Amino acid sequence: MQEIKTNGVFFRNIIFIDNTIMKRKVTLKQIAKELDVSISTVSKSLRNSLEIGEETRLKVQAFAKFYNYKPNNIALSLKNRKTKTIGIIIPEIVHHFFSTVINGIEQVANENGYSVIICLSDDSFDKEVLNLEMLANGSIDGFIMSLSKETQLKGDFHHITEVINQGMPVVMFDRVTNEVYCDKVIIDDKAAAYEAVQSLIDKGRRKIALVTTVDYVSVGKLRTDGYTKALLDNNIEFDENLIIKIEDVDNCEIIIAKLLEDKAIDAVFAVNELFAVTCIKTANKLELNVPTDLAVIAFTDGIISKYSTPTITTVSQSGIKMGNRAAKILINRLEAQETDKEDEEENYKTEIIETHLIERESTN
Amino acid sequence: MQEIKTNGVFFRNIIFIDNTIMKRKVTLKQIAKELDVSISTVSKSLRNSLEIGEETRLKVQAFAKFYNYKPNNIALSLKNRKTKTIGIIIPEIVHHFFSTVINGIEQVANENGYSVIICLSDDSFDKEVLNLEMLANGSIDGFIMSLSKETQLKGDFHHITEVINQGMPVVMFDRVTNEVYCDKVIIDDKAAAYEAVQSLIDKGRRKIALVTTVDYVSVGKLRTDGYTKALLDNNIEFDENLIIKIEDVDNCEIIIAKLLEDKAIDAVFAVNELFAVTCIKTANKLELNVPTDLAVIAFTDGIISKYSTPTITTVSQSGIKMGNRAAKILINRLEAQETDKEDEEENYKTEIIETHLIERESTN
DNA sequence: TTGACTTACGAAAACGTGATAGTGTTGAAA
DNA sequence: TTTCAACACTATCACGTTTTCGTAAGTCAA
Repeated sequence: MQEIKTNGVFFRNIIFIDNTIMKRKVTLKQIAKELDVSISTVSKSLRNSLEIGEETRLKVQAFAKFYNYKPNNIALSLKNRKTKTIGIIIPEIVHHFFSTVINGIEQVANENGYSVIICLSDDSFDKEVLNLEMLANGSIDGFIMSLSKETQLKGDFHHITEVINQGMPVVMFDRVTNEVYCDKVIIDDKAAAYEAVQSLIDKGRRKIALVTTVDYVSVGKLRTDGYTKALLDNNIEFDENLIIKIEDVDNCEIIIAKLLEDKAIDAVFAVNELFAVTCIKTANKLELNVPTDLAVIAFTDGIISKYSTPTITTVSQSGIKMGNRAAKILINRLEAQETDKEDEEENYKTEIIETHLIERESTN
Repeated sequence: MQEIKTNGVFFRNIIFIDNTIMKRKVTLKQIAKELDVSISTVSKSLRNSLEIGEETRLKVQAFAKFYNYKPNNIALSLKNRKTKTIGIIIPEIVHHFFSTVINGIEQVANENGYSVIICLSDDSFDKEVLNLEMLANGSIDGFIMSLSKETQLKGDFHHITEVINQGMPVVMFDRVTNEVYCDKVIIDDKAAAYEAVQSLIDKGRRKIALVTTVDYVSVGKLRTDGYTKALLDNNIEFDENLIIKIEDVDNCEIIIAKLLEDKAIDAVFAVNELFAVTCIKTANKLELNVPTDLAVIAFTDGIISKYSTPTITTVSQSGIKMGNRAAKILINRLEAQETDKEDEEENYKTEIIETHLIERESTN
């Protein structure tokens, strides 16, 4: 402990270690004690209150600046009963689409003075519940989330309705459910799939396969619906055998090879990039040329499509925009809560983000 | 407002809206008031204290369970002066490597009851400082971070040393600096680059180009060193013109095309996947076969390498492991702080994560 | 001189929790 | 009858803020 003199004020409480000044976090109370004034005076001085005389005010401010005083967020959160933090729960983060959504959320959150706290469900129901409960106990002001596969399979959403009933706003995106009343941000999966398949048909393709996920993933189902409708609207016979549902990405190659060999198809609509790129690789092995012999369109525009050979035509699904919108909706609701008090007029909305086809080399 | 009876206790304060029970968050105080006991009694009952008689204890527990009481995290954080939250600051999230690191951190954090709060610096110095300051004010117990490009260029690390001096542990990973004393987790970039280049030489390649980033990114420099050393150790003349430094990923194609056309090289060592895949695409356009005419190795094993055509040989840089280690180191330090009190023996360590070469189609 | 008003500050409450230190009642040992 | 412990609670404080209310001293007009 030593004393150093600055601006005519004596500061104790500075610790020197290895010749570097080590300033411990300082609180209002410590400043008050050091300057021999009350805590209120310090607080008011720092907020430039007119109640405090100029001399005292400047003295306090100088001291606070020297010690680099910053109000403690936790104390503020407790007092204000809001944390200025948004909770995000997503199935996984090592996934281009979800990363972009986070990016989009973070942008808007930051602009509005919010932080984001991220939890991963690993597509597990239990982890989703756990994370939700953990964050719901005061850590955050509201949720932005996308359902885990297991939750969608189970159809159990009580954990979500519970936090909503406690008055915590929730915005769901992409993987949503009709069984929960809250704001949602999605793309029109069915229409987007329709458009993609229609574009294949327009290019003269007739035998179009669908490579999709298992049914319980909400978006998978909708995309299948769009595919089916496009075929029917164009009087193309719908062949159940041209739809293959893949559960495990890692060994889908065999199933896809079988499809390409047996069915003499001339186009593939894949519900994600990985399926699409696997189709292309498999086609190459079978000496089928993409796009000449086989046209390929993928859902979700990520880096794989952009850097694959050939590059892949995709349905853009702007994660950034989704994130932006979701964050905006949530923050609006949070600010509304503040002013309107009890007048929570709910009227939840479901916002649909535009998609469009990005034509690349895998279709001609 | 209505009353419902459960287990012989009357509960007021339940709001019915649309036939769904809406239970507002309940606090110890509210429970105490409702059951006409003191707050202490409620608190102790819920923690199964022997001080409280069985009848009261069970009554309180039943009530708390019905209302789904959970202690408020913020209040606990304030009281315990620790948040059980780790702050992560990274340059960007839409980047496979960083996503995997987050994943790794999250795993370990979760196992130990910690949450993670993520901020993105967007490779901007100012945003990095802002995020750091925001989180340092009590929101988190410690940092895990990777430096932004701008920070590395500027060489200004005062914001980091400042939080460290305030007693907050910081663990840096991947993009680190010698100028800050703290724990670090890195890979041996130089050795890994050396190994990669050596493997090219072993395969008979002699004219090996290096496609790298600008120098101020720490890892870029180290990888260049490894490249140079491998050449020298094998008595291969070092040609400055075979090193190209790319600042902007988006229009690197022209520069790379120039390299391939002019220099008659037979191998490329690229410091990231994007550069590597661009080399391959450019080579294809110039009717050079990969790997026959041109062998390609990339640093950082991500999805592009795995799904590119041909697939790309890479230096694995396990983000998961890095995240795991970083989190473990940080948590250990946090727990140590708790027990040892003032005996902070610092002795910071720099941990090096193993890398190895993943051989794929782009080399033969 | 007195009442009103200003100036410049301090005390205390509140946010929700948990720990420490009481407090009053009962029953039993001395 | 006194003393003392056990029991079953309650009061209070602390964490760090902000804010409301209170108040003493000084100024000014009537």
